Amino acid sequence: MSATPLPPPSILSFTDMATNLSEVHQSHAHMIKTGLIHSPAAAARLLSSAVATDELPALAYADSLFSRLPAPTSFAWNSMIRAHARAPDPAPALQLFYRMLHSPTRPDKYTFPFVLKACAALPEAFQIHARILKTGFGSDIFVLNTLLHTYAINGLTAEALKLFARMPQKDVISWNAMINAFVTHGLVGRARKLFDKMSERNVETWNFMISGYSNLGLVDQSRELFNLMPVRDIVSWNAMITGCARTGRFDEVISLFQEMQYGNVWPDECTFVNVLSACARVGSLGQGEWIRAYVDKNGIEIKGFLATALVDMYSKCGSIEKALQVFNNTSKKDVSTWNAMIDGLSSHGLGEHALRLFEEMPRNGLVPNGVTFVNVLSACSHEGLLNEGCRIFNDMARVYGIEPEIEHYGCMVDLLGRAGLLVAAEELLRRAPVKDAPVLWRSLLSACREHGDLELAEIAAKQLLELSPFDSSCYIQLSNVYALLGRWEDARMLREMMKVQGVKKEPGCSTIEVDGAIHEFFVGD
DNA sequence: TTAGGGTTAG
Repeated sequence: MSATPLPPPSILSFTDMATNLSEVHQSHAHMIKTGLIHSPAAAARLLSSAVATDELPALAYADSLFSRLPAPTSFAWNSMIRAHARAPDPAPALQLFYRMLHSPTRPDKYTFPFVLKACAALPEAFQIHARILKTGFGSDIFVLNTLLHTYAINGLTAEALKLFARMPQKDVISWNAMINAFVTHGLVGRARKLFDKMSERNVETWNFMISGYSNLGLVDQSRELFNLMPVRDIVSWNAMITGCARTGRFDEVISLFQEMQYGNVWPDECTFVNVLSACARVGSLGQGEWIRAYVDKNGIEIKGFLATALVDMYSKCGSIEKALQVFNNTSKKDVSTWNAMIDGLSSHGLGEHALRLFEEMPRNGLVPNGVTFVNVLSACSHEGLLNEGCRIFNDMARVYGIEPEIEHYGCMVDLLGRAGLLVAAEELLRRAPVKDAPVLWRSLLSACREHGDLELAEIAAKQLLELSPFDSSCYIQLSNVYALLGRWEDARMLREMMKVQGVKKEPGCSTIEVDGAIHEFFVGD
């Protein structure tokens, strides 16, 4: 190689500042023209700018640049390993690492965290662990923390604990990784013991504990820590809000959301999605519209999860027109957004429209999934679209490669049952992948009653009672069948059995928004 | 150049 020309600072700083591949290409062209490309340092900077763009084509480009480096420095190797570790397919990162081991360049302390990130499976992580010890990085806190994290997320709590105990020095990140290891496997009590022992905690420490409790539905415990923590960030609020949303504490979701407005934490997409989902569940159109206004005012793009949550909120709060408006005005929609819209139309009695939307999916580059078919089949069932429903059900596996699951069979039993095709419904039920699913028998039973086939109704009701002996509705259903058959003695006996078993009827419950306040009411109120 | 947290639709 010729003597390296003195790099003009302007082009190198332009290279460093490149934010997209086309700017990197410009630098490359300039370097070729000036001969700068022959400087290994300049080429390495080009390479690192390319991978920093995080664009997939940039990765291929960086690969080709890298292959032409005569003697890559450890920095160049590290950049390539990191870039591949972050890509959808991280396997080449490991191959690069093993090539590096056979090259004249030694791995350094930066190499291992990148390599560990690329370990999809545990055997690989164990090999890297051995290599870390062999190459003398077994006491680097960055390397060990990454290793700890790798074990933690792969469920190797015992390995993680062993490593944690042996670490020559630990920082708050090490403790957090250990807490995370326990929490992700539901061992929140053990996590709490560590948490209580910590002399220094940061906001992530608290967040790990809060989401750990929330994920187990222990929202009171999350709330206790949430109230105690000195500083809350957006993740803390979201973990708390998500926990409440998942356990049905919707009014608490909304008050948390209002509370966070007073702090200096700005809601993000995750917050909106969870609050909108709570609005949908309680039918709080007012609060939902408030979020919509907030999103519009702040120029937040409506796409993906947010679009789906808005469509769902408007549908469930009764405003199908606004749901359609969001749907039609959103350019970036994914299959979930379509599913939410199809479901909304179907539950508003617009099954034909729902079906048309389903048929438009392929033309819009979307592949229906299992949920899509639940929604579409249930639309057919509500509208009594027998032929369409049967055709779509048969196409699921044949055309779309999706094996029908219990939910799909449920829709079909419903569809056939409503059409009075009780024998076909029972036949289908017996072909379902999950035997003895109460939902299916319940569907069949109500169809039998509707069409007066009391003989089959008795079979279904008895089956149901056998499957869920503690469900009050099963006793009532069977006793109703006996009443219809005039078998009063059998009906009375069933009510008696219910008493003996201690089965009680739960009152139905719903909520409604009146003047911005959420009210709960029960059947019979 | 290096490690860690939260989300939708049936």
